[in-house]
Amino acid sequence: MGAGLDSENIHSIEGVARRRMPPEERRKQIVAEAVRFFAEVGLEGNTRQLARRLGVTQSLLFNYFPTKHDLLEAVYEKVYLDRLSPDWPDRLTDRSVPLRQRLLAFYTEYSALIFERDWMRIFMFSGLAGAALNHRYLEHLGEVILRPVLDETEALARGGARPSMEDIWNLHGGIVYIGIRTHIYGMNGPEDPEDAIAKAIDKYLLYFGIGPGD
Amino acid sequence: MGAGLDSENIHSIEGVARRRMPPEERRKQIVAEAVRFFAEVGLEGNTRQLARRLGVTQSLLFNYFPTKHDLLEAVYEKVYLDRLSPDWPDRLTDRSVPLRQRLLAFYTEYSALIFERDWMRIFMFSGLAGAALNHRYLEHLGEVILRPVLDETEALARGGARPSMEDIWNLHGGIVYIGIRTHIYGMNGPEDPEDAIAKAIDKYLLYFGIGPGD
DNA sequence: ACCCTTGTTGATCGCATGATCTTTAAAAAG
DNA sequence: CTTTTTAAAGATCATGCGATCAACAAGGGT
Repeated sequence: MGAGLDSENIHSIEGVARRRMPPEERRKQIVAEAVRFFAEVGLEGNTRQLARRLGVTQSLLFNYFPTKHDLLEAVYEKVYLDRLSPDWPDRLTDRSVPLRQRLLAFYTEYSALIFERDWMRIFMFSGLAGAALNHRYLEHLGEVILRPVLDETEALARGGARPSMEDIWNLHGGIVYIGIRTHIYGMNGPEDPEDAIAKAIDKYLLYFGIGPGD
Repeated sequence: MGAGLDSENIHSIEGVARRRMPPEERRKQIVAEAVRFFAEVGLEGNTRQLARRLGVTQSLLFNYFPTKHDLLEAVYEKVYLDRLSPDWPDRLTDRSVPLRQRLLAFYTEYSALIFERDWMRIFMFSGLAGAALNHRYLEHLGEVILRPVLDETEALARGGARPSMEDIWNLHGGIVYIGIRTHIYGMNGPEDPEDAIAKAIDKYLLYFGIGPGD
């Protein structure tokens, strides 16, 4: 409105992190804040608002990222990368440990990583937007985690029920849905998530006749 | 770009549904297309594109809805309303029928309603946007469906495990996740969804020692 | 055949947004 | 202290968006 004084051009409210940072550092700072920002308002959040949060002018963002799309790519990368620990496949297939214990360990660690507002929301936003990374992540998850879980279950399953990939997705979905409920739908989660996860795993194992020590 | 000829002002490509419809009919037509449109591109889809799909000028939309927000409200209403059949609570608590059969009937019907691209995506978009309706829907679902399921399970549960609300959410989440996987993440769903649902229910019942005929 | 109601158009406004470019000044180099 | 480099600011452009409003014309009533 007024006489050429857009609020985003006024400097940061707090006296934090003024000017002339080393490029690498500034770049990281921008991406970090962008993750939080886009997780909150969606991928269509505007660059001026993001800049204001950083205490920086909007044009500076384009100094580090040629387009908004490039910034979003950096956000995806930061969010998706290293979310799947490379040693999980090995630990999930280590048959010296009971399967129940392996699953418990995995989902406890994994849920600690993904039951996080920023991750959960950006994953959903990018999924809805049809981001390729999203699809790739799930394919990867299927191959590296869920498929091994299926194999391990098959090796131990007793009785008539034979596990299929769909059973693993059901186990996985039931657990992940806890995060969706709380961070996407904004509902109250379970009082004890660990306990909820343990029960989900026990239900799964019981159905295939696998005991706690198997 | 050229000389004042915005493409959305050109009339419909197909010769369908030209002009001067009865207001009620037109309104319904707009809402119906808006559901499809916003489900596809997100709630921030623009009115010009929507109008073009309808073969109508953009300004006409504002003749039926004062603001875009009002149009979105109408979309929510159309999508959310009557999604929860009022006779489900009764049928779920009809103890002359085995619980397994009741759950199977419910989730078969319910999944037919919600495993639908438009619904699934708009629900997710509005959830991320923090829409009040979304929250209300889930509260309602909890009270009217999940709570009764908990009660019915409690009445039949044998053995040590006592069901809690979290168990019902786990059952529900595992099933709903099928729809999320397919329609939000764009993955391949189960070959036989009914079978997947049945197995999820059986896992649930087995855990609480409830047989197929109980 | 004429009029009158009103559904629909076409043009336009004000504003927000992504992006560009010149200018300023902080910090390093000499 | 002076010069040089370049991170950052400030101004601005082009476009796209929601929204408004006067003008037009389809269709029913008489």
